[in-house]
Amino acid sequence: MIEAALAKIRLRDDLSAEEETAILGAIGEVVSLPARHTFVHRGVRLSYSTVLIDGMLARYKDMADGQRQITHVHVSGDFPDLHSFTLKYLDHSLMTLTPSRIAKVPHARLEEITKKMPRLTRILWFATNLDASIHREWEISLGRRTAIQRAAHLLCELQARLQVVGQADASGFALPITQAEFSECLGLTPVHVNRVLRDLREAGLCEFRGGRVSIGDLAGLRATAEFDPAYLYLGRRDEA
Amino acid sequence: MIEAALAKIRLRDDLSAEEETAILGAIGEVVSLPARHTFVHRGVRLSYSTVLIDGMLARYKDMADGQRQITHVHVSGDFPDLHSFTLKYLDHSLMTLTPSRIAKVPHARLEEITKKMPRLTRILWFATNLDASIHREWEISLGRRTAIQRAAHLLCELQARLQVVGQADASGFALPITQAEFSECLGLTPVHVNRVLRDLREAGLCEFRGGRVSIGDLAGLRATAEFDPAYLYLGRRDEA
DNA sequence: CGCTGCTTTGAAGCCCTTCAAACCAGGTGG
DNA sequence: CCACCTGGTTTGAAGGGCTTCAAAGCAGCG
Repeated sequence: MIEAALAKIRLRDDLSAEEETAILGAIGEVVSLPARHTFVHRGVRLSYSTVLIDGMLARYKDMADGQRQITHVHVSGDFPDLHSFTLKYLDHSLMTLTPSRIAKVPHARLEEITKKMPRLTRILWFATNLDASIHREWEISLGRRTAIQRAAHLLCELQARLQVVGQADASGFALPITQAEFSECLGLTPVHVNRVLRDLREAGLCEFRGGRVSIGDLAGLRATAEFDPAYLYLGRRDEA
Repeated sequence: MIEAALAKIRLRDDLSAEEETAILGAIGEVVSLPARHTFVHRGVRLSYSTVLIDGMLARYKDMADGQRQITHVHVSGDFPDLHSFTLKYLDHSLMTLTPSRIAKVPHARLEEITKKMPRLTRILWFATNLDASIHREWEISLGRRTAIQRAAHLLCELQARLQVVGQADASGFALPITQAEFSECLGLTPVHVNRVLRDLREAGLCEFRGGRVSIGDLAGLRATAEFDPAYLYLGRRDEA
């Protein structure tokens, strides 16, 4: 059920049988959610975190003027609000982009893990630090990259992260969100994102259509984005 | 010596004598660094983290075209690369903005803490999650706020964070960096930042001059920035 | 006293936004 | 089975915020 999460951990660290049991034992109720549903509201005290079993989520903040900025996109196997274990409440909200299933992980169980399993604790800590690394890369995009580079970079990131959980290959992946939602990740208007996607299409790099990204030239897409996957820490932790 | 770091922890959590001893025992060599010196290079494997005793640091990434984006500014008492404990190498570099003193904290000591002191481990984990929260708020600035709002927001953030360690009050704080460096935080050109600072000055909100920020109207500055300090998690962890 | 690095100002240009409307696909009901 | 509606996509035209390029101003220092 949470194979994706385990696969993601095993990519970087071995998991002992005991640690795997602890993770499985920490999993509580599973909930199915429709698309575009906010299920964690900023500022609300939380007593459990969640694992995303399948679907796609967004961390976002609303602005006073009604604008919205998505600060992170989550894919299967992510722990979208693991950080609420230490933060107690979140500075942002969490919504589904697509229909999703999430599993609840009570903070009490996480606390037990921190008391008994330091290695697993560090693996979980790593997961939140990886999120932070992705936040930093988005800062680079938002601060310095042009519109076309931002769009290309996010598509490269999603391709790389989805590939880890077997939901993407070099030819593309499912991305059943609207251009408006995509633009909320990039700090751009939907209108301009539409033009940029046309440019990427006409350059033969990739096509975002009908809820799917079809990549014509992954190397070219990565080159225009200046994409370097180092910030995703895809290598094993012990030899990094 | 690391009073600032302890003060920052105590703001949110109590520290037992044992925990304080563990922190002090983890501190190793202290190093003094000149301004504008990169002492952690991206991609290099690290065996220790650092605590910033005094001074100001920046996390940054260089772009292919020579541009630079600062993704985080650190003040006294911060653990600027605590996340290298789980990440092993960093996706970004770390430089001094001002002359600084840092203390090295070997990862081996941190590992001992994770084995023996789950509560202190969670406090350290929190520190890295707070950094991530600040990264998210910078994404909001870079993605959605206007130039004047970005500048005002960063000044508000620094005021609030420096106040915690006794280096700022409502009337201002020392900020001995150049406008060019400030602009590298904001994703703007130095020229435009200069104009924006003039606007803030002429509005009577604040003045950034001679390495010092003098705040004329903190409430007004916060209003123009739409600054909400919730993301800084300044309250106690047990009652949040 | 002139060098150096930072700040400030001006003018022109461009990337992206804003506003507006047409287009298109899928679903619903007559 | 087509008319209609709705939400998303696409295109056009005008405008604005920020960048770029250029140069002057200014303070600290050898």
